[in-house]
Amino acid sequence: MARVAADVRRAELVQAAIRVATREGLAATTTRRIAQELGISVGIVHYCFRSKEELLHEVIRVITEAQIVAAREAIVPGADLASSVRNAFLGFWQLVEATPEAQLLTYELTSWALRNAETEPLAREQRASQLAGIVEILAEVSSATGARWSLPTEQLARMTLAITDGVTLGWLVDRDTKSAVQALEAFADQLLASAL
Amino acid sequence: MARVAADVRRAELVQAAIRVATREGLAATTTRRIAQELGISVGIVHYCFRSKEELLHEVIRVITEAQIVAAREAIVPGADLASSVRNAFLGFWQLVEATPEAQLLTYELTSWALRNAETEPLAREQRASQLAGIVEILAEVSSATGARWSLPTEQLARMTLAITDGVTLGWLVDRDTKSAVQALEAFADQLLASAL
DNA sequence: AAGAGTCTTGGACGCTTGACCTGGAAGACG
DNA sequence: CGTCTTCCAGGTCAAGCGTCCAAGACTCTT
Repeated sequence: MARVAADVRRAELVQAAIRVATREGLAATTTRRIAQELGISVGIVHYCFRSKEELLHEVIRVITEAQIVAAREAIVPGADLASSVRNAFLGFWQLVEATPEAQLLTYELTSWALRNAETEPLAREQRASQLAGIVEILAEVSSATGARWSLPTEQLARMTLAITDGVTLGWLVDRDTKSAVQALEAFADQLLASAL
Repeated sequence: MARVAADVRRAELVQAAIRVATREGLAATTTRRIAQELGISVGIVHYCFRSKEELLHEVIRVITEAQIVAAREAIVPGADLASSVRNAFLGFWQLVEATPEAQLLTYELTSWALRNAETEPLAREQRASQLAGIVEILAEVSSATGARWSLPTEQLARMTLAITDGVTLGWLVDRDTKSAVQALEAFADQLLASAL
């Protein structure tokens, strides 16, 4: 196999782990399976990471960061309030529909992280940055359209995240796209009603 | 050990599995751990169930049924619309706060069920009965107070389930009770606004 | 009392898992 | 050119997993 610097290998292993976990589930994501995904030997996993757990920590960090970037890029300047909010929800929804297994993976990772005390902060951190991203979007929408929110953006962000998480989770189970979009639009309307 | 009829043992094993999975997570719920919980030998698990998977199927069914029963009992007759809706949300929230690990378990079970094709219908079925329970509650609230919903109850039920799931999931991570209740109340108000 | 049927035990099975280790190859550097 | 760090392959290890089985113990019927 090609000789690769350790920190590059680390990144490769993280991406391989994400691919495997997305495709086959977190439970099936073993060190051997990850190594096989890269066509390298299992030993490298423990050469680059102290443990499998450390690798999964890194997986959560990388996914969280990717989500923040995606959220920032979703902000489209120069539209009125209603369009901005609707576009934000629709843009989010396109991501969900395009990568359902990836969404499921984030729930699996969250569940896993919540189950032992030392990884719990990672889940907390991920949620915090999700909320921060939404707050930022809400602020940009507000400043771009000149409108103001009647509730604190932190609270609106929590509500928005609850909605997107809840709708996504439900859709992952019943795959009823029409109803999911309908629900998102209804929530978007209610969100708009809380703008002054 | 006490000699117990096979169908009684089945029920005991299901309850033991639920206790272990609630307390220690689905990944830690092994056949040995379940048997240990009852103080019996491992062989009994496969005397009563064809496989561990069949046991987990039963676990999902039992939990789903318990949730429906709990939802029906949450309906308190003889109150006005606003109180009914608020009480429903608050009643739900008390359950979440009292049994956080149990809520986490349902997410773990859903993730697990979604990951292979043959158990997927179980997740679907669970969601369907959750929705049916909420539809029923909405209908009873409506008939008890004489008010009507401006949207189809199926759609309102989906939105309600999305909200409760999303808020719960978020609270499991950050444990910010005040914000969670605040969000639920805001959603309850919006729900009330869609009543005629 | 004897037998049949039902439940239980404890261990064994084959397999997978995360972790680790040793020996050697590839490249950097003097 | 030789040395020395960095990276890789393959195998080994103990632990734990789901599953299965033979044999015993209990209970009920006859």
